[in-house]
Amino acid sequence: MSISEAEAVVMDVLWRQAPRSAEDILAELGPTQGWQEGTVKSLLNRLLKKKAVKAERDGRRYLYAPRLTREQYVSQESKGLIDRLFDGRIAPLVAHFSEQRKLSRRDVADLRKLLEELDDEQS
Amino acid sequence: MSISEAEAVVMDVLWRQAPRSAEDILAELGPTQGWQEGTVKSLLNRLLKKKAVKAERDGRRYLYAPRLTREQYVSQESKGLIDRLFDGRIAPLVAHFSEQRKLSRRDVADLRKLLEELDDEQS
DNA sequence: CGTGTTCGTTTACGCATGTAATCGTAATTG
DNA sequence: CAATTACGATTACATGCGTAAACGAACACG
Repeated sequence: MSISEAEAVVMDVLWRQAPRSAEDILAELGPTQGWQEGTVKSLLNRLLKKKAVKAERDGRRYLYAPRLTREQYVSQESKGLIDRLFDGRIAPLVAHFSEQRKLSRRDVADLRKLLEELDDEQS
Repeated sequence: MSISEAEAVVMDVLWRQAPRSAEDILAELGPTQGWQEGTVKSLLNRLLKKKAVKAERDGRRYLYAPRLTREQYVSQESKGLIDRLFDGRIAPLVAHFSEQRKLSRRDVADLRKLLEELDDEQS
């Protein structure tokens, strides 16, 4: 089962720091997302059902922690997009942004460095 | 309004060739997607409502054509992902794939060429 | 010890989506 | 012309999602 957008927001909080209580999570998401307590509770339960987080009892309440890693999530999502739109290859994605003039100077520099490093590993 | 996954499949058919009749579209998607006539009609209607396609009368039926270009769609989708997961920058995405050993030799070669071409434009 | 507070659990509800079936109407065909 | 066919339009219906409210049990407090 895949993780919805709202659920991913909760995961983000847990990826930054875990384990955390529901109250704690709400303290962070209430202001930024304008979510009520019930909303956060629901999302946590759905994430539990999807086994994306685990809950460990801590007295009268639970502490939640990710079970799905951010790496796994990011991989799924980006592979999904690249498969759907770019035939599973990365270069066309970058080319797309390049054509749209959406490659910043910094992006280009970073990509250069990345490729150099690949060279180094190679040898 | 955004385009759903099933709707995108219909768009793909229209991006390959347009304008086309519903029957024609069904002929292509029925086998590959296992969709019935009604399904395709519904998707076309939702796409019309979202103004992603236009319909031009052709006698007793319609011929459908994209209004949203593939470029626009691809841009939206990939910008969305990159903003959500990579802070809006492309290099980290590529780095991610690199770390996961998901850069094929071909990808690397293509990226090299791309960067060289950027050099050329520059000068 | 009863009652309010604090948690998690259950239920709710409207909208989007995937996947059609049905309806109405125009065209075709016997 | 009557019956059937071929289209699009309308309606349906289960599931997931965003967003909560209501419920119930365990504590804390007076």
